[in-house]
Amino acid sequence: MGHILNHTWIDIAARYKRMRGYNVLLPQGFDCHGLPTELQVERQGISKEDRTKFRDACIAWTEKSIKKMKSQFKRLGYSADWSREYRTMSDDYITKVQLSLLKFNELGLIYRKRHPVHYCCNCMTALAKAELGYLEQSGTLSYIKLEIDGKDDLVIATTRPELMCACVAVMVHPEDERFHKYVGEKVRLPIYGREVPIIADEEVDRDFGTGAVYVCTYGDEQDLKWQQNYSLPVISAIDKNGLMTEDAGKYESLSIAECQERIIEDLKNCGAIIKQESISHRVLIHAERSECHRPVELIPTPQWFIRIKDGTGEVVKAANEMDWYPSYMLQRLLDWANSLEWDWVISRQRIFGTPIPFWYCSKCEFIIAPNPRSLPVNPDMDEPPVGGCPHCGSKDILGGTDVCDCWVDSSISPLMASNWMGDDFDKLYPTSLRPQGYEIIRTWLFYTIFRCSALTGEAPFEAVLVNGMVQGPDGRKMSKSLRNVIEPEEVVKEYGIDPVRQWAATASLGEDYSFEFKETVYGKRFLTKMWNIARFSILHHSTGVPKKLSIVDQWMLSKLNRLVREVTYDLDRYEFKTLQNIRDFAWTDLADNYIEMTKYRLYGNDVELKESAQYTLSTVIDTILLLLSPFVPHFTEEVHSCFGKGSIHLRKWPEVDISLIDEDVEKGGEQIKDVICAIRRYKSERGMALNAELERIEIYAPDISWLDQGINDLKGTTWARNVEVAEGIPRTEERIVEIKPNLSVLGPIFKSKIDCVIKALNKTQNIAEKVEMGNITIDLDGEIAEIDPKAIELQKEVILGGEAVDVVQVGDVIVTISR
RNA sequence: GGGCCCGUGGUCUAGUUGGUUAUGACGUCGCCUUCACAUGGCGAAGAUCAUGCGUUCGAAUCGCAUCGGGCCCA
Repeated sequence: MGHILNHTWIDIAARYKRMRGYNVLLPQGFDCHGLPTELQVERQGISKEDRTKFRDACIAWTEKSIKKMKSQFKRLGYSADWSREYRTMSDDYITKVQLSLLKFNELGLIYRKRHPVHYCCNCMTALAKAELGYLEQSGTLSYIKLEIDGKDDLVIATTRPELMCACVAVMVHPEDERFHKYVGEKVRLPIYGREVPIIADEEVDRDFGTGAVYVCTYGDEQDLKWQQNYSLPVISAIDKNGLMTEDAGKYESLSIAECQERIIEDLKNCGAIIKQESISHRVLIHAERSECHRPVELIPTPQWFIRIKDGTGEVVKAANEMDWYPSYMLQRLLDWANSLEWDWVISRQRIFGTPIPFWYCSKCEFIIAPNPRSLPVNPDMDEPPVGGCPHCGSKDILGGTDVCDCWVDSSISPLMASNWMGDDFDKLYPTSLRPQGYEIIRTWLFYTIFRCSALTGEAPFEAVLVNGMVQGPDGRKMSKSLRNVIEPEEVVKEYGIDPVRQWAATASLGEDYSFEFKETVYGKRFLTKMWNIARFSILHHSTGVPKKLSIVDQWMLSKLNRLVREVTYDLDRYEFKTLQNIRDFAWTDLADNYIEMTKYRLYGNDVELKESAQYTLSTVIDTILLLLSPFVPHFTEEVHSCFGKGSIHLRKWPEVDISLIDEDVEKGGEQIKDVICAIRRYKSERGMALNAELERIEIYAPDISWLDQGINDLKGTTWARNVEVAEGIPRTEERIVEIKPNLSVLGPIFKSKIDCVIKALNKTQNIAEKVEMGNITIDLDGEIAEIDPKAIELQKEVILGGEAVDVVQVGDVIVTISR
C-alpha cells in the first residue's frame, strides 16, 4: 500500500503537468540489491558457498518480484516511461555505479580503513543492523582493580573481562567527584601490564557499576564512539572464528568462553577482582530473520569509505535551494547533515550487490582502479588491471569480495533517469521532482544529493515531495504479527483501482496515513454518483452556444471557475487532497443543486432556456472530468469516450475564466438555491413528495434583485403554481432574538472593552431601526461610541400572523407557503 | 538521550497569517420509490479540539510544560 500511495501521488503530478503542457519524463527503476533478497534466497536453502550460483538465484528471485511489482504499477495506471526503466542489478547500471566510484576515487573521496563490523562467529558472516536484536540475559559483573602509578587504584566494572587485552582507555563522568583527581592519569592493566589513559566523558553512566568503565575495541557501539572521538588505538581481541587473537597473549586461540573463565581465575589469583555480582543485561545477538540467536561481536575489518563528512556543507546548501513539500521536512535533512560524525562505510560483506571496483596493494594499501573501459569489473574474479603496485612496485595485488551498500546504487538513480554520460543528459538533468518517504530522508536523499552534486556540480532535483507511512486500518504500522496487513490486490479486486487512487490522493503531505476500506467505499460511491451525473448529462448534451445565460447558470459557472482556480493552485503545490473539493462540488453544487434547479428547463419547451441549461451542464461536466482525470484516469477515460471526444488524457488542463467569477452573482445564486433547498426540506419534513405541487409561495427579503431574476427557477423547481417575491417583511411579525456583533471588526477596535460594547448593544432600544438608519451610538460609562451598523447582524424570529400559511426562514429571507 | 512530526464526534479526517454556529467521510437512528442515481435522496443525534498553565478583548490555531503515539538517529 505504501507503493500505491507514493506512486499514485507522482502519477497524479505527472498527468497534471502533462495537461499543463509540460513534456514529462516519468522514469521508473528497481532497486534490486540488498539484504532482504539474500535472506529470501537463503531461506530457499541455496548455499552461499558458491557465490556465483547464489547471486544467480538472487537475480532470478528479484526478476520475479519486479514482474509482480510492474504489473501492480500498470494496474494502478502508473504512466511511467517504461522504455527508460532501470534495474540496479543490470550490467549497465553496475557499470555506471562503478564509474561513479572511479570518479570519486579521482576526487580523492575514497579510502580504505579498518572499521568494526557486527560479525556472527557462529554463522561466519558479517551482519547488517537489521539482523541484530537484543536478548535479556543474566551475566556476571566483575569489579576489577586497576593500579594507578603503583600507589593508588581505581575499580571498574565489566561483564566482559576477556576483552581486557583490547582495553585502550578508562572512562569516568566529568562531574563525578570520586574520580576527579584521576582524570588525565594512567592506569596499569593487570596481567598485560600495559598503561591506558583515564578520560572524562559525559556519556558515562555514573550509576552503573563503580561509575568507571573500560573501553575495549570493541565491546559495544559506545566503545566505537569513544574510540573515534578520542582517536584511541584499535586492538582486536577476537577473530572471525570466535577465537582469541595473539593480542590476547597467553589466552591466544582459546574460545571466548574459555578465555573468560581462565582470565577471571587469573585475576582472582592476583587479587585484581574484588567483587562479582550477577546482573541481568541486554546482549546483542544475531536475532532478526535468523534462527541463530548467538551473541554478535564487533570485529575490526578493512572497509571502504566515502569521505562525506567534509561534504555536508554542499549538501546543506543544495537542500536549502530546493522546494520542500511540506517545507518542514528540510529540517530533518539539515539536522542530520549538521550532526554527521563519521564518513560513509560503503562496503558490505555480502554477495548480491555491486562489486567494489577496486584492487589494492597488500604491501602499501595503495588503491588500484581499473580502466573505465573495462567496467563492469568484479575484483573477486577478474585479473587485476596492473601487474605490480604503481606506488611500491609490489606484485601482490589483491581484489576482494566486498560489495557496495545498496544506497551506493540508488543514490545515482537521478543520473540514470537522466541518461548520465548520454547525449540528452544536459536536457534532462537536474530532475524536477523527487517523491520520497520521510523515513529515508537521512539516507537516500542525503546520499543522493551528495553523490549527484559531487559528480555533476549540480543538485539532482529542484523539489522534494515527502509522503508519510501507510498504516493499517487500526492506525498501527502494518505488520504480519499484528495481522493488519492489507495487500493492494484484495482492495483492487473489491473496489477497482480508481477508488484506491482516491484514497491515496486524500493523504496529507508528510503525514502518516491509515488505509481504510471506508475511504475506498466512498471513492467507489463517488464514481457511481459521477457516472449517473454523466449519464444525465449525455441525455441533455449540446454543443450549441446560447444567447443568454440565466442567473443560475452564471452562478454555476462562477463556482466552477472558482473551483478550477483552487484545484490548479493546490496541484501546483502537490496538495492532492484537493480532490475533496472536486468531489464536493460535483456531488453538492452540481448534482444536488444545479441539476435539480435546471430539470424544469431541460424537460421544458422554452428553447432558449433549455439551450442555456444544456450549454452550462455540458461545460461543467466536461471541466469536472478534466479536473478528475489525473486522479481517476480509467473512469474519466471511459466517461469521456461516451461523449465521443477521443482520449481525455490528450486534452489540456482547463483555463480559469476570471471574467466568469463574480461574487455578487454567486451570492444571488446562493440565495435562490437556499430558498429552493429550504422548500425541499419543508416538503421532506412533512412527508411530501419533492414534486408535490404547492399552491403559492411568497418570498420576502431586504433585497430582492437576485430572487426576482430567479423567479422561474423557484417556480419550476418547487412546483409552486404561484411565486411572489416582495421586499420587506410579510404580514407576520418578527422579533429580534439576538444581536450578533461581528467580532473580527469590533474586537480590534474596542479590545478589552468589547464585553461592555456587547452589553450596551443588547440594551439598546429599537436596535433594528437604528441599524437600518445606519446610526448607532452607545454609552460606554459616559463615553459615547459610534458603531458601524455593518458590524452588526440581527437574528430575527418570525411569528405567524394568524393566516393559514407555513413559514420558512433562510437567513434574512422569509418564505410563506400555501399548500 | 537527540531531531522532526502527530493527538479534533464511536472510528478516521479537514481546518494553524487567532475572529461569529469546527469540515467531511464511515458508522448509528428516522423518513422518502422522485422523470441520472436506493451503489440514491432528505433529516437527526453525536466533540471538555490529549491535559495543564500562559499570551490575548478573543485560542483547535501562538508560547511553555506534561502525557500518549510515529519516524529517523544515538
